[in-house]
Amino acid sequence: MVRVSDASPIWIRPARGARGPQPTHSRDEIVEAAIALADAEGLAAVSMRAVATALHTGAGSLYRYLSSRDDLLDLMTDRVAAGLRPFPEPAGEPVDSLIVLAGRQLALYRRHPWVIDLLHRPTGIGPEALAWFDHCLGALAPVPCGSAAKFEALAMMTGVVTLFARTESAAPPPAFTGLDLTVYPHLVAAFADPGVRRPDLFDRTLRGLLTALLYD
Amino acid sequence: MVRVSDASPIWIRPARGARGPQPTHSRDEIVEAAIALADAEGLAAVSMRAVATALHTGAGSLYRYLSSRDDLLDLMTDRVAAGLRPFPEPAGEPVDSLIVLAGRQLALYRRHPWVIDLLHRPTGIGPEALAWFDHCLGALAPVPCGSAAKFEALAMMTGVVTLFARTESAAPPPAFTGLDLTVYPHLVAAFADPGVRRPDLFDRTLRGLLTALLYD
DNA sequence: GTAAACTGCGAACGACGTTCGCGGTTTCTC
DNA sequence: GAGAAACCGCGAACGTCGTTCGCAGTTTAC
Repeated sequence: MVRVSDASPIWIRPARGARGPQPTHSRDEIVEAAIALADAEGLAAVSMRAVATALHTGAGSLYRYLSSRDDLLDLMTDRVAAGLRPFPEPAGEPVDSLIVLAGRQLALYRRHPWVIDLLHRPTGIGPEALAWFDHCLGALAPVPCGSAAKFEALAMMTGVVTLFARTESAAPPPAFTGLDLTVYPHLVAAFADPGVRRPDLFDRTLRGLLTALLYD
Repeated sequence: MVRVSDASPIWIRPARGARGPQPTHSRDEIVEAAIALADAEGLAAVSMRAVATALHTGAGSLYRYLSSRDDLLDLMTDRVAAGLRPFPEPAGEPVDSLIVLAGRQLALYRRHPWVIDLLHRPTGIGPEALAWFDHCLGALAPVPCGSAAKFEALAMMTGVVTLFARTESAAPPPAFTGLDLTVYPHLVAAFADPGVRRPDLFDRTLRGLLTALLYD
């Protein structure tokens, strides 16, 4: 019995061998079904059995195409990253270009909120994610700082984007009923004077961050 | 059969009723064992059965003290947040104070890396986390902006700290063996010229971020 | 003294990821 | 063309997980 083994990353592993009957399904079909499930009911609903049921087959059959559920999650992440295309062309100042790119990333996370929970895994940097990263590096070409600083800036940028996306998609925390709030004087004072919320938080945050990391 | 129900958050739920024999264990004891397990073997090792075994009992017995595993994770998070005490007293510029506070938070995440994976949950803002947040708000008292901006700045600060902590604790990604790297021209060019890495990345990132959010 | 509310315990349930062996199908090699 | 090798779908099964439940025993309230 030969199944899809995990000797090498899923990206460069052949989908099937040369002999045997033509497969009923395909990796793309499985990944598409899994993404539809995640979009509709969240990441927890993406179980091997659920994906298999959506494809009218059994859970064990999926292991003809994938070596593990982690592989499936990796493929989902990269497939969704393909939705970043077409890449916006850099125009104007590099920081402005990056803010546009970050906005596109944020829009993607809004469309597929479950991706946020897959980004912090060490695995799963696929070809599409690499292409996006490469494009962002291209937008940073005019900046005269070293490559290490650019890597750090892009990593921080992606992190901030996920922070914004998470804040948006997260449910509001439950009320503090039952807690003795007098122990938190600054907190109650702040709630008494909410102040006005600046609208362009995303832009200002990224501009401050990127300027500090690239030009200081 | 009356167990610990989930009608209200775990923080204000009484640990036990008035009648019945004296319990063998306690919430604190369970949380402590769970934290020790997470420190030693990671969050995945914190199963109800494993915690129960460490306490020489059965998994089902834990539900006399907790209503779910999520409750246990909430308690672990807040218990670890108590390690932020004693709070550093604000001194000098508010931004400088915040950077000191952020550094303390980073040190905590270094001691308990698994906490990072628990922070993005909507539940689990316990009294210790609230006290820390209140103290940070106090350090921001001299800043003349509105409370909403301060909330946003603190949320971003915590987010950036988790980004740094995650980057440190994450294993390096597997090599890109087998991928056609010529498709990523900027990436290979950047790897050819790594440049020099600035040492004070944490400070500069936070300073740029906080200044943009609080004073612009 | 009796009833109510609690205790620990262990078996059990359903869901999960994954493995395995089976019979059948396709392709390669001679 | 014959046979071996590799692959296919399928369904049962394994071990682990969080959680529920009933039972027997213990403590408290009235």
